[in-house]
Parts: sequence; C-alpha cells; structure tokens
Amino acid sequence: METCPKCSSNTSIIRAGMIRGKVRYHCKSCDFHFTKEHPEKSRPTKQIHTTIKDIAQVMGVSIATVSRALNNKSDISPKTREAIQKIALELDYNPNMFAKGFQRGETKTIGVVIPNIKRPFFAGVLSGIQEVANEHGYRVMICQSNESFETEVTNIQGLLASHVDGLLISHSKETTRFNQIKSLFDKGLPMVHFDRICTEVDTPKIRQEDFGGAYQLVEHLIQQGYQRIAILAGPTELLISQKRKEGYLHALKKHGLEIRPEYIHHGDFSKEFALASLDSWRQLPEPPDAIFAIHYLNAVEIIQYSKELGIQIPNELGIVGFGDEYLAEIVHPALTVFHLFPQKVGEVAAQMLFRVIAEKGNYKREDILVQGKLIIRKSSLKKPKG
Amino acid sequence: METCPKCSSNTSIIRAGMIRGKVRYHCKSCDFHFTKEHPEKSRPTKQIHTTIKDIAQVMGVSIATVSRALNNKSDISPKTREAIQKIALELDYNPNMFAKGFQRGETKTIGVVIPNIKRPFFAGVLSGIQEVANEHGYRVMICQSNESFETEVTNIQGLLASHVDGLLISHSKETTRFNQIKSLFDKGLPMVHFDRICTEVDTPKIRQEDFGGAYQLVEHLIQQGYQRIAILAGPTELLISQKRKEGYLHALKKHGLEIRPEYIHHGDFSKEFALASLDSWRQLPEPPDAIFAIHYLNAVEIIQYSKELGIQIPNELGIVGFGDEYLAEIVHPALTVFHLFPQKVGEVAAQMLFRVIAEKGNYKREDILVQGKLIIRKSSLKKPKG
DNA sequence: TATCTCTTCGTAAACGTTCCCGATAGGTGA
DNA sequence: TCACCTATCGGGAACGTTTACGAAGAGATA
Repeated sequence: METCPKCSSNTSIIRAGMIRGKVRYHCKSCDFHFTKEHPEKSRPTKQIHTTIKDIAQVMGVSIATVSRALNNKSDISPKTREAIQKIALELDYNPNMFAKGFQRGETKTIGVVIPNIKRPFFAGVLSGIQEVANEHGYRVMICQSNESFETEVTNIQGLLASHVDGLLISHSKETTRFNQIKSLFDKGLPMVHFDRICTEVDTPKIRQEDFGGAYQLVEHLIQQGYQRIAILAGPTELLISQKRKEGYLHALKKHGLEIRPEYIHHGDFSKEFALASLDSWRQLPEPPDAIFAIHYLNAVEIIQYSKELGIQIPNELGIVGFGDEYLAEIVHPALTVFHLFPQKVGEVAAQMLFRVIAEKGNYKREDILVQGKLIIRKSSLKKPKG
Repeated sequence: METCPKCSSNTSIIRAGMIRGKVRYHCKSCDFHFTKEHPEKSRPTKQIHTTIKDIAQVMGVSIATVSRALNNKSDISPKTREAIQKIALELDYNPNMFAKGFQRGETKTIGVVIPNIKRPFFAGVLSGIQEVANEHGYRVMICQSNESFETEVTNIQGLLASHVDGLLISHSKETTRFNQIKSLFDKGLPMVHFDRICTEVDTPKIRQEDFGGAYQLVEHLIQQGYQRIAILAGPTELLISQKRKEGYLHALKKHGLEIRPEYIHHGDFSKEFALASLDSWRQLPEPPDAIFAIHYLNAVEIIQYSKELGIQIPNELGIVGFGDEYLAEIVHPALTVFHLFPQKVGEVAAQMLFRVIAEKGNYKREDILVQGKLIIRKSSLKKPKG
C-alpha cells in the first residue's frame, strides 16, 4: 500500500490509472493525485562553464554582487570587487553570452548572408567584416546562399532565430522578391546591403565603383585605339551587371562609338559561356577587337582560350576585366583590371551596420561607393607603353 | 508629507537619506523604507520577434501547450496543434534560439577558428563546414586568428562565451602552447582539429595527405630526371611543414639521392622569402635543378621570378607545389601540383565534430587523412610527355 | 456508483544574467 | 539621542523556452 506524500495517510489511497508509463494514485482523504517517484538523481555531466552562481557560492556573496563586480558597476567596495575578480580568474569564468544576450535583448552577434565564401571577393569582404566586428566586440555568423533564393530565405530565417543584432546582406543571383527582408526592415532590424544590393528596401547600401570602373576600363580601351569593344556581362537581373554595362555604354557614347547589340552578351559567368561568346563573336563579319569581361575569371578564361586559338593579345584582341588582382597579375599576358577592394567593402559595411545599431533606427540613410582603381597591364596595351 | 505604501500611515514618515538620486523615506510605525516612484511606464520598442507567449495569448491557451504544438510533442490534440501552428505561421513566429539554447544547454552553433578566411584553402574548408552544419541544423561562427596566437586565444574565449556546442580548430603559425584547448578538452568540450592540428591533445584530427603528397611530387621529379631537388618549406614548427618535408626526405632516400641541408629552406611563405631562397640557391656551386614548394603561392612566385631571370622552366628548373588548382592552371608554364580538396576537409571535419557531439564523450578517437591527387603539368615535365 | 483509464491541458521550475529596489551598517551633525 | 546620510550588499523579477508533474474531464469497466 502506498503513502500519500501530502497527508501521509496510507489508508485512503486508490489507484488512479496510468500516466507517462507510471502508476498513478489518488488520496481520497486529501484529494491529491501522485505517482511513484524514481530515486534517480545523478548529475554526472562535467561542467564546462563556471557561472556567477559558482563564484557567489565560493565567495559567500550574492550573485548580484558578483555581477556588479564583474561588470565594474558601482555599489560595490573595491575590496570585494577585486576579490571576486580574482576568484573569477581562478575559476576560469567567462560569461555566458547566451544568458546575457537573452536577458538584455541583444546578442552581440551579427549575421552575414553572402552567395559564396569561396569567391575571393566575398572572402575579402568577410575578412573586413570580421575585423570591424571584433573591434566592436561582436561575433559574426556567416551563411552562404549558394546563389539560391530558397537557401537565402532559410538562412536569414535561421540568423533571425539566433537573434542577431543586425544583418549584412549580399543577395543571390536568383533573388528578385524582397518581402522577407522588407518586413524585417519594417520591424526595425538593423540591416545593411553590400555589393548585390536591393533597391526596394530603404537600407544603407555599400557598393563598389561599378559604373565608374567600367567606364574607366572601356575608356582606356578606346584610348588604346580599340574600336569594336564587346562586353561579357553577367545575368541581366544582377545589379552589378547592369551598372557595369551602363558604364560600358556610357563610355562608348561619350567617345562617339557605335553601340552594337551583337557585342553585348549576358551570361552566367561560367567558363562555357565565356568561350562560347568568344566563338560566336569571331564568326561575325566584324569581330570585336577588344573584350570587356565584367568578371575577372571570364577575362582570364578568354585569355587562355585566345592563346589556344592563336589570337594575339593585346594586338589582335584587347582584354580587360573587373576584379581580383593576384590572378590578373599571374596570367600571361597580365590582365588589365579595375581593382576592387573587397576588404574595404566589408569594413565599410560593418561600420555602417554598427552605426545603424547604435543610432537605434533614427539614423540617416546613406549610400557609400567604395572606390576602386584602374590597373593597366599588358592585355590591353596596344600602343607601346608611355 | 509622504504616505507609507505599506501601512498607509502618513504621520511617522521621516527622510532617510538619498539613494540613486532619489529621496528615501522611512516609516517608523511599520519599519519600512521606500522611495518616491516615478510614473514612467512607456514601452515604445517595436517588437521584432513573436514569442510563444504572444501565441498563447492569441489562442487563449498556456505557453506549455504552444510549446508542445510547435515541437510536435505528444500530449496535445491534433486540432489544437494545427490551430496553433497556423497562428504561429500567421504571426511569423520563429523560435528564439537563445532562449532555447539557454534552457537546453545547447546552442546549435559550432565555432570555427582558422588563420585566415582569404586563403582559398580555408575558404574551401569553410564552405564544406557550412554545408554539413546546415544539414545538421547548426549555425557556424567563424573567427580568424590572422596567424596570431593571442588573437586565437581571444577568439576561442569568445566562442566559448557564446557557448558553442563544438569547436573546429586549425591553429595559427604562432601557436605552440595548447593549455587553453587542453583544458577545454578535459572539460569535455567537443573539438576536432584539422589541417594545422595539435598533437598534444587527444582530439580527432582531420589531415590532408601531406606526407604522401610530398612523396609523390618529389618522386615524380626524380622520375623526370631531376637530381638536385630543393624544398621551400614553411615554418619549422608547423606540422604540415614537417610532414611535407618528411615526404620529401623519404622520396630522396628511397631513390638513393643525397640529402643536402643547403637545399632545405624554412621560411614564412612570404614572397620575399621565396625569391631570396631562389637567389641564394643559384649562388651555390651546384644549384638545384628542381624546387618543391610546399605552398603553391611560393611555387607560382618562383615561376614568375624565374621568367624574369631568364631561367627555362621546366628544362633548367623543375617546379612543383602543393595546393590550389585554378591558379596552378593559369600560370605559365602550368604548375604541377598535388591537389588537395579543401571542401572535403571541411565536410569531414564537421561530420566528425557532429559525431563527437552526438556520442557525448564516449566516442572512439579517430584520425582521418583526406586523400589528394597528383596533377602533372608542364612545370615539371622535363621529358617529353608520354 | 465506485473505480480505473486515457487524453489533454495548465502550473511552475529551471537555465544564467542583469537590474530595480529595499535592507543594513556604520557614519555625521545637531 | 534623534534625524539624516552614504556605501555596500541581498532579494527577486524578468527574459523565452522546455519539461516534469499534477488537474480536469470524459469514457470504460465493474
């Protein structure tokens, strides 16, 4: 016969069914339900983290005092403060950012959404972001969309669940609907766009000198005496694609050159696309005498392929591109590029985000253009140098 | 005269000093201290996140029920569950991972410590880690040490404060003391080392085929007829440096070639180091006729510099390297490399970490060697191909 | 009707931290 | 001695979530 844990009676106990696999009892005299308990109380889990509670226990003070000591707050005597800090050091305490963030409503973490880490541009951006974030005492959470809209949405969802304090976004190629981030923006989540920006939301935007760079590259080609300049552009939807094409068109117009639609190819940056474009251009009655590739890899691929085909660079064909410096230097002939500063983009973007976070919504929106630099090498030097 | 909020007396109130800028009172009749309160109760902060409490309020049920519904637990009727899930969707709810992690003691976040994101190898590793982490529903927090021991320690400290569930580490060049991670390991924090591993702690280690790759590269050089093979190694402390050198030495020994100390240069992977090494080797009475650079960038730099110096590659000087495929293909002459699979390394490392996490300490430690692949190109082809 | 059963829901504690507010001790000046 | 003061400490609520366990009710069985 069982005993009621409440009134200690053992005469008025009846069985009252099963619950969660255990027998349930009912004490009629005090009207109390209960189950048999199992005497299992082992907590063998090794404790990885020291808490302020541990410190409080050791010191014989309250957790409030420990908190004050560790955060250098007032209302505490220097002696106590130092003693606690010493113990904290000894016990190898470090604060649980989760609990901290949880209670203060901020997590000291920012989220970054990019298409692909492996692309040197984004790796550089990340490096810049990291640096600035570290200076501000923030951690960085990174997600890749792999150019998939769906993944991007899921990623942002995940970052949001982790309660990031802010978001740095560079959209995937696929992304054309922005209701998700629009709603986040409306809710007041600090966000900054960079590179692959989105014009439909009123966030600060960090961009590279796409228009100006393209303009400078094409103008350089024209000054070198090239007349029939083709452009190997990216996907039509991509903003950098549009901007760089605009720079290209503007340079042509400015210098009175004809714009020929057959010289304008849009593609997906793949090697196949680049080579096929070159093939098709060569079959024109008037093939281009220079190519502006908005992606440096395509430019490099064109150079390699031209060598295979026996095309003389830069005399028969001038080539310029956007982007990465190192590879451009290595290829033969070295590639004239408009060099961008990925790390700088990351730094500027992160700094902007921290401004937005600090100013709590009432910031003045601002767009920033990170300057690039024209680097002239042999792939476009038709004239003798000088 | 003030009124005591406890006994409502207003005759026995005396001032009792100041506290936190406010006047303090003392009621003598009920022995109660109090301050004047300021009637400020505004909460204008826009709410970014919906909580289960919000849902519970809307539905008129308890938060426990909401939690059960959203986590597909038992003890709930299908009708209620569906209704709650519908509301949750409408209210755009997503769970606060912080609170969740906080209460369950796990954060669904892993930390990664690497020397530098910008290096293609690590970018590739990260990409692999990300992918596997996503599959497991984990988020990734990344830190760069920038090859600084101090930064590395701080980073790990920070990740720990964020209560990551596990750690993936590739050490900086500087790191020679491992007491920090040793103590973490002893506390039971799941950890996996990759690439720049640490032999002093009994963690699972993911390595690349350093020894085997170096052996294959050098053997290939020997088979091509090169006799005086030099090695451009990295810092002595670095394990990959040691392993690759061992492979080099083993190949020489196996084929009966003399080991010449003057052919072995240790450095910091910098361009200056590579060029200076080539200069110094050329001044030897018997300069090397082939160079094995354990870092592909050094190999590429040697190729470029050799061209400047008018050295014929591969006839006068054969060159082979470790690493990145794309750049190796682009350079002229194309570089023979032992290709590694960074993404694979990341995937394997992450998978291993999740195994460790899942098996809660009682896992069997295992080291994994991620296979590489010898890719022969022109920079080492002395003999006509075939 | 008395006893037993199962389903479904609510209550409350716990996680680690911060912060508001009151408590207490020891002063000072009249 | 009484009114007043300051410095320093503790108690406890709050943050969002999960979960152990009890409550309530309906139905089944005797």
